[in-house]
Amino acid sequence: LYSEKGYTCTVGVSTNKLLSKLVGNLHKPNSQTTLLPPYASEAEQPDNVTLFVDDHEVGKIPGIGFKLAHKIRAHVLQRPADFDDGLVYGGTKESVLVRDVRTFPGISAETLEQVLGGPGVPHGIGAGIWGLLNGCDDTAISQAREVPRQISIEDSYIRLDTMDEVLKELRMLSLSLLKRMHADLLEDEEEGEHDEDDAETPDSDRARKRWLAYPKVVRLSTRPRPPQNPDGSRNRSFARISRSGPMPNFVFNLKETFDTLSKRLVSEVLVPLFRKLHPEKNGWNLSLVNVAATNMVDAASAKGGAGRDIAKMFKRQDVVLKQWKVEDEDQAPVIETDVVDEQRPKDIVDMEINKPEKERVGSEDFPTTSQQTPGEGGGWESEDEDVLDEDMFRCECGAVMPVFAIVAHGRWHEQN
DNA sequence: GTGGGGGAG
DNA sequence: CGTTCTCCCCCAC
Repeated sequence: LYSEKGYTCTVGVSTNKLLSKLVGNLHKPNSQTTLLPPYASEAEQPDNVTLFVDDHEVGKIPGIGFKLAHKIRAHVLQRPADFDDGLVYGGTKESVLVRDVRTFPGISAETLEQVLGGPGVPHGIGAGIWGLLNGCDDTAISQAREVPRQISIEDSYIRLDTMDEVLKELRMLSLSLLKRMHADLLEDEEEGEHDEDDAETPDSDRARKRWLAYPKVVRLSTRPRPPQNPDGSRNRSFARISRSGPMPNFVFNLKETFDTLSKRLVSEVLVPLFRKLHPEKNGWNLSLVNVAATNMVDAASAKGGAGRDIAKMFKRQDVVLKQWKVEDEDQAPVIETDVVDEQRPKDIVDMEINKPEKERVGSEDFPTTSQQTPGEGGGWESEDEDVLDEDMFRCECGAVMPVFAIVAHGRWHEQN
């Protein structure tokens, strides 16, 4: 990576995702660390997995976030939930280590299920957490998706309490969202991807762009500012509320300007959703507003797929749809680390040293297209001669339909 | 499908 | 180290 791209990287090597990630926190920013055997206890000898995991604060274990860590600490410190959520964010905690939890009297997958379980909590969370505390993790490592499940834009506010300002912000957010959709969901059409029998298609109609996926739903979320305490202090609340509705087809129109589209999205969809969210004409005070494009219908990887044939059935804007199956892959397995722990005993981990020529610390996130070209707009429009009714598509067979009927329509063709 | 909770980076 | 902006999965209904 460094010689070819100029990036340093840190790697953790172990027997599962949890352990690899934890051990990868060591020796940043340019080394590889391996958790050495023994992995299991033989006789009286403790295993390196336990030795290694035991020293971590519970909240540092991936999968144990703020809430779960809080419950676990409260259980181990028997009774009093420490004063860690007092003034500011995470606040001070009494540092409960994995060891303290793992060796706590009566602790088990079952007791953890009791302590952590409840309405809304994933079934079997006790067993899952117990596994993590013991260095066990059987979660799969899978390929990253080609398109995200959702795209959202949000902004936070010191104070947002007039409809005027809300409208202005909604327009901003919508504009950004539309640009993101174009940047991340629109792909350049490759010339080589056309078949010969596509020759009758005029060059001008060979779309330069095609959608990789269509979000079916648009969601508006807000975070109302928590009410004042009697003593004037402020409760930290991250609670969001949201309303969602169908994504209008016009947002996929490649010939309208972002400005036109975003204003339409605001007035026709977002404002109604906002009124649903906040029926009161006034009184709300929002600290955050989020607009999201979700429920992605994947149209990607049409190259070489069964969707190729269907693609040619649609004239307008070269919309290419994937076969009638919605992919449901797991999330990206990319292991990145954010915490630099103290050095571990040398007999537990083994380090290969790559001295960095230049010290380089920081995010190594893979940039998305939109991040590479922030705020870029224009040039995406495609010329298109025959326009049906605004939001409709027409199949070769003559049928006219909205965007999301295309998949079902294609299926019908396949069966007939 | 919708709305909310919890978590990661 | 805390905050902000995203994005993900799961659950109840």
